[in-house]
Amino acid sequence: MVAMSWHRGDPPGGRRGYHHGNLREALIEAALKLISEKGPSGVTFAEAARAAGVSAAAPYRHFRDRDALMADVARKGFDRFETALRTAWDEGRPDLRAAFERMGRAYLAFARDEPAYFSAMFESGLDLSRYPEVKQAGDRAFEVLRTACETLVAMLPPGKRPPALMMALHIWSLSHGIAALFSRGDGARRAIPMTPEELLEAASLIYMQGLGVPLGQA
Amino acid sequence: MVAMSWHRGDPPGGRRGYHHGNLREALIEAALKLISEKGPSGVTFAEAARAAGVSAAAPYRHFRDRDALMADVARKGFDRFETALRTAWDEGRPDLRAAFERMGRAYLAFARDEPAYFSAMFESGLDLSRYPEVKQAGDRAFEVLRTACETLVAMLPPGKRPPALMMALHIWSLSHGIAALFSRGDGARRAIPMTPEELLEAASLIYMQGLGVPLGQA
DNA sequence: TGTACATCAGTGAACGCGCGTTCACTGATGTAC
DNA sequence: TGTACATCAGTGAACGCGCGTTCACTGATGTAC
Repeated sequence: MVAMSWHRGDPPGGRRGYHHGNLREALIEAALKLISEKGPSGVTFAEAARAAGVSAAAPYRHFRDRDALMADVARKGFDRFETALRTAWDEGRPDLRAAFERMGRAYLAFARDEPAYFSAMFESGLDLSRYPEVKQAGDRAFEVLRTACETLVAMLPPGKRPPALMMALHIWSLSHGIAALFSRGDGARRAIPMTPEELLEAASLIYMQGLGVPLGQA
Repeated sequence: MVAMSWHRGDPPGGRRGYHHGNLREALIEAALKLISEKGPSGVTFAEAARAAGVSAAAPYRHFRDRDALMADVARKGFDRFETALRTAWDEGRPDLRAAFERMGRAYLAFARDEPAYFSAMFESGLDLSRYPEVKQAGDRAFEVLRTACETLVAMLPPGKRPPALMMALHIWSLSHGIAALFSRGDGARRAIPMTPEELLEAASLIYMQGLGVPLGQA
């Protein structure tokens, strides 16, 4: 959790002055909180400003409009998502099987632990073509998965190599489907008689088996 | 497409009278159109009423509030979805492989051709626990997939039978992930160098292969 | 060290707007007799 | 066949509310000299 700046009447070590000091970050935090409470459509400029303890006009110094704020939240979410995936992958150490499993768990953990970011990234209805920096941040996160698949494919005998891009898209779709349907931390989650992690791990093993990937020895 | 009732100044064969005659359906149609244009959060009671050519107070005769309208749209969407899946499955005729492939295509086709319903069903942020009839309609659609998996599993030798529920959840997640990321008919779709149908079919074949399901002869 | 000044973040008042919601009402329809 | 009546769907006016947005402003900060 990012440290929030102080507010009016909430002065840990000094009163809130005329300038907020960190309003941009505070607005993003406020947006995340509002997404958690009311969904992406519950985010308004006015309420974000109120939550940050500033006047309704203040946000205009930092964001063009509400969508620009949401886009920044989504971009930041993708950055964190990329970091989470990259850390989990850890360049395939100690072996690819363990690394892939960690990455899958990281995907689900993100959807569960950061439902607000997840929602902003995938369900806020942002037009990606209008916010290329969001799309690029998403692409960078996907690149982690793609690189992992390329590493795995390169270890297979030349005649048995599936296309790494396809493989990455399959794993992404599967992870995303499970995350969206069963792992999100809000009221739209559906109940199943197993954990999302178990569901994803079983599917991954079956999928790898189908590809002829010898994960046990990779 | 459901036939809409006539509007003010739009009288094919008779003037719009004091009573609308089919306002409930017209409001649902209006909601779908608004979802297509502005996303689920763009649906307001007032604008739906305007689109249907009635006063702002009229919708209250048919729906408790905006969420009740959205819930009815989602419920109707799940009903149509169930029908589409059931028709595609066709009780496994002429063979399971063809039936499964048709069902997968039907899933993607629904997301592509009915993005408004899809959005209402999966992305409107409805609290399923508050609208049990929506959840039940969704469960009925899932049952089609589950029954299909049970049929398939029953044809395997007793020692090689995976749990049908797990299998159904895997296929659902995969289909849903592909549909949500790549097949939806709006601005949030991501571009890939193949069709969603090809992506899903390849993944399904690999998955079935991994399960040891002899789909070629099923 | 002090002063003048430029810059900039946030203020607060104002405005128009559309939404949600209520209300007594009224026009249309169906039915009992 | 007609009439009286009950029912109900839709009206239109009204209200409060919160949001988006603009504006001249003002307090704080940093810097040139």
